[in-house]
Amino acid sequence: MYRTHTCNELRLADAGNTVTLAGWAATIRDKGALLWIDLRDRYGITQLVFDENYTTPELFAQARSLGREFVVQATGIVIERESKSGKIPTGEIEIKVSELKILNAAKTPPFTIQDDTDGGDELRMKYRYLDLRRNAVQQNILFRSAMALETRKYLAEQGFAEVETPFLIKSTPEGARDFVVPSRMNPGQFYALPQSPQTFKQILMVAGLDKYFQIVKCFRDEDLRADRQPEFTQIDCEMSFVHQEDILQTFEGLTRHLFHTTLGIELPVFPRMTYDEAMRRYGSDKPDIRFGMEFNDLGDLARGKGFPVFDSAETILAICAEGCANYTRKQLDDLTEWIKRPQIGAKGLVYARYEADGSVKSSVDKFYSPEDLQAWLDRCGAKPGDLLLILSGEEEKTQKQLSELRLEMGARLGLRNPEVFKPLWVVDFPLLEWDEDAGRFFAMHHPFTSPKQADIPKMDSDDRAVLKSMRADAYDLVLNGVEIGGGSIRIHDRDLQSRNFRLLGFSPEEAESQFGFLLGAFEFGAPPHGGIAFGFDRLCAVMNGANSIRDFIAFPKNNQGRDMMIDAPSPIANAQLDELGLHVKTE
RNA sequence: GGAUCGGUAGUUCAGUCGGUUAGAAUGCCGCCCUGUCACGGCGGAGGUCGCGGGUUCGAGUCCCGUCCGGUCCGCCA
Repeated sequence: MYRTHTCNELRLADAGNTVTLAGWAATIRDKGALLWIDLRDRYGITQLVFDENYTTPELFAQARSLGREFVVQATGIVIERESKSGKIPTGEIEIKVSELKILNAAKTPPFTIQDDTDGGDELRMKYRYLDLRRNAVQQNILFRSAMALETRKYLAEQGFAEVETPFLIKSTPEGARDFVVPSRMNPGQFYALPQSPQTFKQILMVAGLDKYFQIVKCFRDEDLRADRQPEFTQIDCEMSFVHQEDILQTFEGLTRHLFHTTLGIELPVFPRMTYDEAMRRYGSDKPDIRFGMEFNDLGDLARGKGFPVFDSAETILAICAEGCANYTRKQLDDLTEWIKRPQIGAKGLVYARYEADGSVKSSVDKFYSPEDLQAWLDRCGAKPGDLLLILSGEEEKTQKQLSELRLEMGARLGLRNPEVFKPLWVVDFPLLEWDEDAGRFFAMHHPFTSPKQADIPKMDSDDRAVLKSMRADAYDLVLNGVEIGGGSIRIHDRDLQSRNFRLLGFSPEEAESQFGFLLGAFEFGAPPHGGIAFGFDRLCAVMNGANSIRDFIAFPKNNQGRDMMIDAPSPIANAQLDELGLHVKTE
C-alpha cells in the first residue's frame, strides 16, 4: 500500500494516528535543526516535519538529500503543529516522519511548480506534464471533468442517448478545411476528420433515436487563435419532434445546471434578441451585454451639414462612453490610432465631449453648430461628462469597427467583469450570406438549416436582396460576448433540402455525391428535428473568466498547430508514404 | 497570405545615444540557522545576447535576411 491518506485529508482529529502519505516534494524548508517538506498531490499539501531531537541522523540526512519534485512516500505520526497555518486545510497538523522512501528522484524542473510560475508559455507547453502539476492548471482540467460529468447527468436525465459517431468520414468542400487521412487499403482515397458530427446526428434522428448527445472531438484545419484549436470539443445534440423553443428551453436548462453545479451561480432566464436587433444595437451577432454603450444612428442628424466625410457615409454610428469627457487629447489620439490599425481599419474617429458645464466640444466644430451637436448628445442619451465616439462609412464595416471600439472602451472602463455572467440567445439568423469573391450565397449556419416557414416562398426569388432577407430557425447562445453554441431547426423534407442546395449553388449531381446518403435518408421518413452544439472548451474558459481555451485543454496545440510536447506534426518514413501511395512534393 | 510584439544566466526580465568587466530577481550548489510555510542570513557557480550576413575603430544595442514563440486580421458552413 502506497498511502493511507491523500495530502488533503488529515486534520487535527487525526492527531496521534500513524499514517503513510505519498506525493511530490513541493518545497523543502531547511532550518538547520528542523526541516519541513510540503508533500503535494492532486488533493492538496501536507507538511512533513523532521526534528533533530527525535529524527535519526540517517533519516535527517535522507530528508536533506531530497530535491524538488522527488516522488516520496512518508510514514509517521500525525501531530498538532506548534505554529499553525491558516492557508491550507491541513494547516493545523504535520507528519512527524519515522520512515521515508524515495519512490523516484527527479531532475530540477525548468520552472517552478507554483500557481504563479516563473515559466513562460513555450516552456510550459514543452513540459506540459510539469505545467499540469500546477494547482492552477490542474483545477481547470478538474473543472472540465466536472463539466463533462454534469453535462452527461443532465442530458441523461432529460432522456438523451449518448451515441458515438465515426471520426473517419468523408471530405466535403463546404465550410472549414478538412483534416484528411489517407486510406492504405484504398490508394489515392482519403477520409476526412469530422468538422462536426452534423450529418450523422441528423441520420440518428431519421433512425428514431429521438434525443442524441455526444461530447465529441471536432477537427478544423484553419488558422488558430487563443480561443481556437484545430481539434476541439463540442457538446453536440439533436432532438426530434421539436420546435426551436423546445431546444432553447432544454439547453438554457443545461447551461443553468452547469453554472449551478460547478460554480454555484444561479442564472436568470436568458434574454433573447433577434440577429437584426443585435446588429442594430451592438453591431455584433455576439454582443457582450454586461454593459450598455449601445449604438445610436446619427445618420439623419449628421448628414447634409457640409462635413464631407459624413455626407458621403452610408452609416454614421455613435456610442456614448459615460464619464469620459475628461479624456485628454492624447487619449483620444490613442483611441484614433487604435481604431485605425489594420486589424480594425477605420479611417478616423470623430468625438464630441459633453463638458461638465453643459457645453459641447467636438472634433467637427467647424461643420456643426452647438445645436446640431446637442441633438447628437440627446439622441445618444448623453449626460454632462460623457463622451460620444462616432464612426462612419459603409454599413457593415462601420458596425464591425464600432463594435470593436465598444468592447475596447468597455474593457478600458472595467465594464467587462469576468465574474459577471450575462447569457443571451440570439435568434432569427439570416439563412444566407452573400460571398462577393465567390459570387454566390453560402449558408450562414450550414446547408441543412431550415428557413423560417414564412420565408420559404422567398426561396424562388431571383432578387438577391429578397434572398438576403430570408431568416432561418437558427440561434446562438452568447455569453459575455463569446459565442458558446449555435444550432438550428433542420430541413427534414427532401424537396426543400434540394431547393436549398440549389440556392447555395450545388448542382443536383454535387448535392447527390456529397450528401446523397443524407438526402436518401430523408426519403425514408425523417422526423422534424433540430439541434445545437456548444463549444465545450470555450464554455469552460468563459465560465472561469479566461480568454484562452488552452488552459482548459490538457494537451493543446500552439498557434502553428504544433504539439510542442510530442513535437507533432512530423515527417513520416518513405516506407510509410509508399504504403499509403503518397509522394511528398519538395520545392 | 498579412500585421504586430518578443527571443539576453536553468527561469522571468532589465540593459540609456553604439563604448571598454552584460546586471537583477528567482532557481541551483555550499555553509549557518529550533517553528518554517514565498522561511531567513552569508558565499559560490552559472552567458554562442536565437541563427546568418552587413554597417562601424567598436554591435546585446543599428540595417538586411532567417528561424522560433505570443497576439490579431484574413480564414473558421
